Amino acid sequence: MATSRVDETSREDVIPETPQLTCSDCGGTDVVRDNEKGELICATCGLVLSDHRIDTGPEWRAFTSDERDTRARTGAPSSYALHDKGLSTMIDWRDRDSKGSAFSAKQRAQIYRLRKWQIRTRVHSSLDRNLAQAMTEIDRLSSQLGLSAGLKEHAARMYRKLIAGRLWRSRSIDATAAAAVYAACRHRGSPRSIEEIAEHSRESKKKISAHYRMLVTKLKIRMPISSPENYVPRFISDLNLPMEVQQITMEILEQAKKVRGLVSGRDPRGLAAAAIYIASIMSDNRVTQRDISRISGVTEVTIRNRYKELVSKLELTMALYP
DNA sequence: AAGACGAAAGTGGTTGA
DNA sequence: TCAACAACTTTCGTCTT
Repeated sequence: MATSRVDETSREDVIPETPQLTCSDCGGTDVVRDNEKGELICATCGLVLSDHRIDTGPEWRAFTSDERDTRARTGAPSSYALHDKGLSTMIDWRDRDSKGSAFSAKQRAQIYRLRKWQIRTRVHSSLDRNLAQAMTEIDRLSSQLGLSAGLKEHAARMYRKLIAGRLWRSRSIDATAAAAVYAACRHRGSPRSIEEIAEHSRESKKKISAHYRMLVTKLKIRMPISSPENYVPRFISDLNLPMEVQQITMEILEQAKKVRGLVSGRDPRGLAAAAIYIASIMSDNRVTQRDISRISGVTEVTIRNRYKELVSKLELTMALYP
């Protein structure tokens, strides 16, 4: 058998290099990736270049070539997002042995029994059937929402924890999967609202939020309260506003947090939207309330109410920013 | 004519008796 | 379980740019 010698340098190709990217807005070449949120961000002006990135790299890191050699392996990575973590064995359906010759009748019968039991134990236990369906759903939601592999794994792990503890009988799999995705996003501070998730789910917003509340209590997770700041970069980018606006928006929100009753109990998206509206006027990059409303998913009326509140309570002057 | 404004009525979720 | 309640939405007429 002829073997071709593998050139040492070709190993470098195992880990693909990120192609050089330039910012479409300011032309800067310093583009950083936020794998957690699946976003590509220009370090110069802060423009989000792409928020639906797929992380194509391996899930481990290697710093030296030795390390890379020892960590290299074949097969797909083990993943919580597959119902069997991608680790179970398959018995081939062909009645042939490893050399390709046919089985005897006795062997065939034996293999048939093995196959039958393998299938029964692997996917056909009710728990695994449940997981298999849930993982497909989590996978589907994650890709439609453009979530990173890390977030998807996080959601998958939460789902497993629920099922493993038998804390979760006779509940909608789709709603629980959606709840796990929402919980993962919130836990990692990556901004997705329940509405956005419900849009891609078969279940209603109401059902998903009910399942989410159960999930949080059952798993005893402490959720960081979602803050308006988390939504700002995405909204700013969707509205094609410059970095300047984001800075002013953040300053406004910073101030707002100091005033009692201005932030708590309010829809964080409405607050983010209102602050962006004010900042857009102050920096002379005016956008309409309707546009912000469309991007943020809150109504113009709410944006108006929040922005009136912010202006009066913070004693902001709507004059152009110095 | 588009955008901003605000009143009024309706909706769904939370809270506390 | 039910009523009270706050936040938010929908709708619509009016004012401003």
